Amino acid sequence: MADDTKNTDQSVDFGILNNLVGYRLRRAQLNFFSKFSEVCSDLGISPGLFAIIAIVERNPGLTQTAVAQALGNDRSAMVAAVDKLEKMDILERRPAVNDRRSYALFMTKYGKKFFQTLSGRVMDHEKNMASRLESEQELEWLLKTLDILSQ
Amino acid sequence: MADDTKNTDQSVDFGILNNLVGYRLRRAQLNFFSKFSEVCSDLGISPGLFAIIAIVERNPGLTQTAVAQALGNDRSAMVAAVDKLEKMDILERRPAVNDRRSYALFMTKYGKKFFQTLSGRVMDHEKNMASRLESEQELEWLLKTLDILSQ
DNA sequence: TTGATATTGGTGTAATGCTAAACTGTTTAG
DNA sequence: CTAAACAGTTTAGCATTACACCAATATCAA
Repeated sequence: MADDTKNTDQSVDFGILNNLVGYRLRRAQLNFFSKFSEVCSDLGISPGLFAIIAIVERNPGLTQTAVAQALGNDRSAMVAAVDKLEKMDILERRPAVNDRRSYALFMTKYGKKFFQTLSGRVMDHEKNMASRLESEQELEWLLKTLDILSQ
Repeated sequence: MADDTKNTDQSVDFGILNNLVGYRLRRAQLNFFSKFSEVCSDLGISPGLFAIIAIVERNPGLTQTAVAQALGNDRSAMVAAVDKLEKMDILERRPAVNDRRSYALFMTKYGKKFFQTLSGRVMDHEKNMASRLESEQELEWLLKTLDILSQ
């Protein structure tokens, strides 16, 4: 086997791929990403930007670097992201009180309201996906398992 | 709340993010990706290239477009990938027997041996990650759940 | 047969995300 | 005071993705 001359393409054998957690993770994540875009693209928010907003909303006053470390991003990638969010009037940079090198990030008044709309949509999307699972326990188990695989 | 002046960054509150399947999927997938790179970077194989090889190995004779469709890639992305794999003497393009537009993809003799080495490393990596789970059943359940979330 | 249409491999391009290096200004340690 | 470390920024390179486009070929209806 593995030396035929033709394949009618009716059904493709994924072989080893089907049993790889890494491959299935990628497929699932791509699906979440595209669904997220459908839900939030008109708001101009990508998953990466949403994560930044969510962190700042819960942790006002963090520096750019602190947010980057929390999310596992590179510091330099924060610049364009925060620039964009500042132009959208969602976040604002304020000079850090005791360190003139750094900025502290805060939500604007509009940003706080915007986050309510945004997180509402994201939660709807999450609940929609989670409804495919069989129980609340299964969801908890999935979250825990994904966390274990993230380290 | 949400209006402090300073954050000591001792511990960041991830808020809603911690309960989002989408976010945890992304973290887990990034971790798998980086571990995969550690294991296979010296062979010059990325996860995307590995998927192509795995498909061709199990389905010799598929056209480029068929492989792209199976993996959910864009056709145009296949060109550079197959070019690279042909230069590495892993795959080869042969003219399709009944369609002069298309090429059929086959493993080379060296490619078959290369795939054994490659898939061995990938399986080691997979087993290492899967060992964090509590049972074989849990792995099966995870694969099934990720598949459900991919559609 | 002819002619319209679809498909395949391929090219070019733009947008994105991720990394790494280097630079300025600032803080900290010795 | 000096040297090292750090924050933000810019720039570059790289891979991935998406889209429009082309030439050659295939398909199908008239």
